[in-house]
Amino acid sequence: MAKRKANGVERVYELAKKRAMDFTFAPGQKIKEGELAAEFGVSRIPVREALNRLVTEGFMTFVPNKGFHCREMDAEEIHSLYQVRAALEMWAFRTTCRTAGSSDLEAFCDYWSASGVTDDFESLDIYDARFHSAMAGLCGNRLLVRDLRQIEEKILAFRNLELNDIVRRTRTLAEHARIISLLREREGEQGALVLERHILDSAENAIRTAQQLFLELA
Amino acid sequence: MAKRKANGVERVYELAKKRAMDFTFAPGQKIKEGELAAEFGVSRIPVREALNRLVTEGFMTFVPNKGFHCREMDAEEIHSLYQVRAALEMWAFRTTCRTAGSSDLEAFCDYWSASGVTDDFESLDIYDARFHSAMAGLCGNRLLVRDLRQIEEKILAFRNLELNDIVRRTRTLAEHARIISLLREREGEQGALVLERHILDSAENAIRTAQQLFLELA
DNA sequence: CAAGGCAAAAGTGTATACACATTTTGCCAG
DNA sequence: CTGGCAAAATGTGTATACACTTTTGCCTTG
Repeated sequence: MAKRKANGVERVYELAKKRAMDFTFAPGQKIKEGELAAEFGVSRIPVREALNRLVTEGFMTFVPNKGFHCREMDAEEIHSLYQVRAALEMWAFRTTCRTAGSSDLEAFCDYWSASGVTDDFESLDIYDARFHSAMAGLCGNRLLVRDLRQIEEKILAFRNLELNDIVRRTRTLAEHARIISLLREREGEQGALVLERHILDSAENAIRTAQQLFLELA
Repeated sequence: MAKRKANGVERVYELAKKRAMDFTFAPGQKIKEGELAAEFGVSRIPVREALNRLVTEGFMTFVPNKGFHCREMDAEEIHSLYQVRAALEMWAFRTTCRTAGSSDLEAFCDYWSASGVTDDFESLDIYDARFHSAMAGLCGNRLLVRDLRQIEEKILAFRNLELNDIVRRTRTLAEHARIISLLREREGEQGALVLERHILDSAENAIRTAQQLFLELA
């Protein structure tokens, strides 16, 4: 009996992506098409399609005749991701300071000055991610925001534990406050530098978190 | 008669990518799997795989049950691409100024000061692209360089005519010279600003070229 | 003539089948 | 035991087949 139509690719894609994001697939692990297909109750074709998408998004690698493997992730790569993130957010910040409309800018600053972490957000992670994403969005470049989100997905696994202690928490909030005030005054250059330090600091934490995570997996 | 094995996906991928890059596929054009399959002498499976890769690289769009379409490309999108490029190159430049080893930096500056356009390069386009790519590479972040190359591929079609007149040509070379000298003196901030203007100026040209190109296609 | 609708045509979605490639297994010689 | 080779097992590569969806175009009806 042939299974009737369902959008299998999308389903497989989401599930496999989740596993790649949180390293339910261990780094470097071989992914067997047949296994996933059986598990998700589809044939290998949609599985391959889903995995292919994940390859070009950077979650998988693929070698002809050898198949798919989950991404490896070492300190250098995490560093690189955070650096690209910094580059994009810094440019966005500077550009926003130069060109954003006052009402948009004020609305952003007011909202993020007022809102506390615990008020509307599940965790400090999500709070932080939304803050950065929203701020980058002010520059009006959708492609840039999309690229940032893709980076975000790749480093998400290392952020979960990144902001959990009270010291880092208050420091993060203080830095956000400083960034907001520089944004309000349209201090593009100085704000960008603060932002860079803020991001690259969190890269260090992410690398520590990653090493801990991979230790657990081994 | 079933065709024997060959790495069809790769072949289809390269060919289709070329067509998407230079808009042999018109913007927005529907891509029929069957047609391409017949044309390339393979079945639809490798075609779909290739097209899927092109989707996540931004050359195609895909809607379930409706299929693949070549990317649209308007002025805003070209602008966005150049802005992201500027963001990445500026960060790379600043970082290189701060952290690059003197020997690497000197070697780069010497080489690119000395080499003329016509000497070793086919065209000013390629010269320009290589210059920017090599300079970005000095920062040591491979992911960033890879992202830049992907952007480069997307805007390549609009660069071909971008640098063809003598005025723009000499101006481009003069700007490169200025950037090199700022790099040599490790003037990160100022160099980044010159670089930004240099890139965003060429964005304007690219947009004009694109409009002309799309007019021809219509 | 326009609008709606129905059937045929064209196109996508995926299961299955089988050819080719790689990896594993297990046997034998040293 | 151990290294190496050949055969079996496992896995990838893609053609084909068919179910399902969208599009097309003709015909009907207001």
